[in-house]
Amino acid sequence: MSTPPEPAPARLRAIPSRLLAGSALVADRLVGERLAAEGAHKWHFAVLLTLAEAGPASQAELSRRTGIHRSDMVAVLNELADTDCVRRDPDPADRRRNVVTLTAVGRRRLARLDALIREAQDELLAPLTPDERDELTRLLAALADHHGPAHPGPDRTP
Amino acid sequence: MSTPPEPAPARLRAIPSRLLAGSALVADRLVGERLAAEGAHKWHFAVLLTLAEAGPASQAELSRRTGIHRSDMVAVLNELADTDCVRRDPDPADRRRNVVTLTAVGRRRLARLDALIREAQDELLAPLTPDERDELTRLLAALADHHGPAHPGPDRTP
DNA sequence: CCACAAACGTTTGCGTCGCCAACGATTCAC
DNA sequence: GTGAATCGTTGGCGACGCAAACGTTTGTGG
Repeated sequence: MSTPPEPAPARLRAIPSRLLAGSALVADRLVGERLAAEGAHKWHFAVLLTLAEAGPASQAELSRRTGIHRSDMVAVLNELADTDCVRRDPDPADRRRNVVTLTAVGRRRLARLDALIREAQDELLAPLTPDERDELTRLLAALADHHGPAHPGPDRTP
Repeated sequence: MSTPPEPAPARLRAIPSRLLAGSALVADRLVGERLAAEGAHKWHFAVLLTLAEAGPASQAELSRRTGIHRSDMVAVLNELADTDCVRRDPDPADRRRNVVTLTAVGRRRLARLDALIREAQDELLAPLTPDERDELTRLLAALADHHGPAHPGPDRTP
């Protein structure tokens, strides 16, 4: 027996940055597992939801709205386009851009992924009351707001 | 102008797992930058604090208490030992183990890193009132508690 | 009108992070 | 005493977020 597996020191367990990292890890796991069961990914959901809520957009716009990096967006859209969830047409008004449009298939897929995401959030927040869940969301949103988009624009300082 | 850079959709910004991921990223950045200025690392601080609070321990014990993986702990202790922050002696009572002990140098280093960590938490939580900070910490701790150690033991299911 | 700067999509590659698998050495349990 | 388990260590993997660069296309100032 020698030493009963002492838990982590109290100080360490009260450090917000550490709590955030740990919780984020758990959260991403819960979300990841569920979406993986549908062959999907965090990013797919974010893109689909953004398209559904804010309408068609260029890849760069999607990148800014979702916080997904330009270079990662390519693969995400490839997969979404390959499964007919999304159409990617050259923008006639600006031939640098692609206009990404949500399809009917994509809308159905979004519905399914949305259900999974809600499940995951529910399991994540299981130990909290509804009020506490709202409060946590509010506080986290305040942090995210204050510290600007975690993902600064691609060209913010020329 | 065409399109004023529309922000992220509301739904997306209200998803806890996403908020957690974003905040954790910001938090780790704030901590990382400060500690890097001292040539230190997240993990160094966690180990030093754990040693200071719970006394000498084997590497495996430190691993469990800090949540740092066994295999990563090696490098951390190498660096802490190379800078005389820590002594690593073979345990005479169990020659598999190393007994890791905090030195006076280590205690001084911990004091410095601790100050930096507090600064980082302060900047992270800047937009929150003291009460809100406590509440956030409490809620996150509840999550971390409920979902067990984010890092299950090395041999939990033989 | 024309050079020059900027934005776009894409590819390639990097650094960090958490983790697993395996190994030799040692200890524990039956 | 034999087999299981633990320890420290090495090497490597996959996910994530990001930077750099390139060719293409658009805009902007002289």
